[in-house]
Amino acid sequence: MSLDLSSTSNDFTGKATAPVRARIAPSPTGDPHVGTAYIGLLNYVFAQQRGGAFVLRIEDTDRTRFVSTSEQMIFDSLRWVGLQWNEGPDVGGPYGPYRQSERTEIYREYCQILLDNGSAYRAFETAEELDAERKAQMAAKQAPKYAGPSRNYTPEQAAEALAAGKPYTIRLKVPDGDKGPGIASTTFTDELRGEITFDHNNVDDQVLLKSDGFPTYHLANVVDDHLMRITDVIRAEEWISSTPKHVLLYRAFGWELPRFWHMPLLRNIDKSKISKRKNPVSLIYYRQAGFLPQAMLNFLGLMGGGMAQPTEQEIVSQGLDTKLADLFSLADMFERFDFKRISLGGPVFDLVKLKWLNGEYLRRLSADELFAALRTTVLSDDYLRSIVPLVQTRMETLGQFGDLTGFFFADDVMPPMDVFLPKKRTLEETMEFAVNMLAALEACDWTVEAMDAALRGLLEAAGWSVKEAFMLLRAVLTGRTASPPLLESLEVFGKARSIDRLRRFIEAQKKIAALAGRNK
RNA sequence: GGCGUUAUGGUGUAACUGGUUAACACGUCGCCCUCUCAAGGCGAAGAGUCCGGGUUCGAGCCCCGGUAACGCUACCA
Repeated sequence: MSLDLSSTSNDFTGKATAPVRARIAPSPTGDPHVGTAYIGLLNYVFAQQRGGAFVLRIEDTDRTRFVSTSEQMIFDSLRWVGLQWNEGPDVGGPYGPYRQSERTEIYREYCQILLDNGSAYRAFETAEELDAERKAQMAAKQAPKYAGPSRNYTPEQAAEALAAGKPYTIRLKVPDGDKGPGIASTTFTDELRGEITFDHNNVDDQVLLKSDGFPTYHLANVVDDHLMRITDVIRAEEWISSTPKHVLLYRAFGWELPRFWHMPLLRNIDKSKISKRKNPVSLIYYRQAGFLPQAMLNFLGLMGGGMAQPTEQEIVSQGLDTKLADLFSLADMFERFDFKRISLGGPVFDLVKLKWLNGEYLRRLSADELFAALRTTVLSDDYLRSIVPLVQTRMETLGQFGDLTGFFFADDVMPPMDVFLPKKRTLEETMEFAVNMLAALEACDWTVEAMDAALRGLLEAAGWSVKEAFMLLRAVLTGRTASPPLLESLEVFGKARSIDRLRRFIEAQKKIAALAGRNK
């Protein structure tokens, strides 16, 4: 792949006049995340409002977390909520490839520039050495920070280590924090917060190129954003702390900075960053559980504000229904969403309001449309067809189909204690096992074989019988002691919803236990 | 621990460049409708704007100092 390196410093005509280009850059490490949809929506709206382009880039540089089925799920889920990208791996575009694993040559070449101009250096410390150093620093109550000898190697020393074939990473050489104004700190502008400054003493020498030859997020992201002419980086707040590293990189390359917009982080009910431990975060889940994409989109649009509410005057003078202020479409967002109005407190992703919204949209459907929606989701031919073989030998009349398969169509089942609690187990033991089961299944491929292996491994380690373990899981999934084959049912019901059901069971039991504790 | 960000009812948001009893939606509760449950209609409770100072005739909005929550602190993104 050939690069025109000569044009890198002044081909960027300036952000004031450059056409707006925004992007979403998910990593294919698992199920598509609501946070990705949220940031994606914001980028999409931003670009659309300014007549710009919206780019989808796949950041698959972490080979250890890579999940092969993830990328397609991301495409499908993002399209499902209604996002459309102008450029991306699946639709092409003038600045491709849009998959970072296909751009490794590019990163290596740009890394060489950094090496040549002294902005980066080769670091020969092993992962074990770094680990030990970090632990020592933590034990000594110091901020863990890279301080390996490689940073100060003479050219001869570096050449020697290189010649000896020692594996290395390439690190960013952050200017020394004590060397006076101008290089002691980095200041950048966050479009929503104003200027933010980081002292270089608090900015670590970030690894740019890993020893496996793949770039880290920081390098790949900056190089790609520049090469893809991204003008506005709209991303989650968690990236604020690493923005100085990115700014340093832009400067080292002599590139113009994009604008940075850091969006508030979606939160669990307890205000922590939204996570699958405490909330369904997979878009697959919401689709399978029967949320409408326009409701999801509307709900995400509500997070963090941005949509101007009608003023009291408008409500009175135009006789507006105030409830309608919360209901809006993508087109409405293009028209009225104002990025400067975004409120910076992390919004709680509240399922209750999402459900209300979804209900509003459901009620606005005609009976035919509702029927059609049902037939493409919870009552689709595919779904029904996959359920049928599980109950064929168990039916005497077709009318019994509903009795045998009800749990497949229920939003929630909650087994009473006499159903889920094994006779020889205490409640504590049982709940501990359930928690372990949840973890095992979360980490498991969703096939009968994989689940069987995971479950059997778990129950052996815990000293549970196959019968006890499967009966507990059956109770949680179906609410009963008799059911179609368990693992096959799990497979058909889907990972996202099965996991959610298990999680809800555990949460509910915790609440009950807490309540009982309080009444004692 | 260090650094950074944020802070309005239980939740999401309003409140023009400081100006009367802090508004809307969700949720909760009550009433009406009704064979039930929803939906729908009507109504109520719920914050004095994280805390403490300051400026001002007047502060949720400005200033100073705290506190708390969250994020980052990886050869993950």
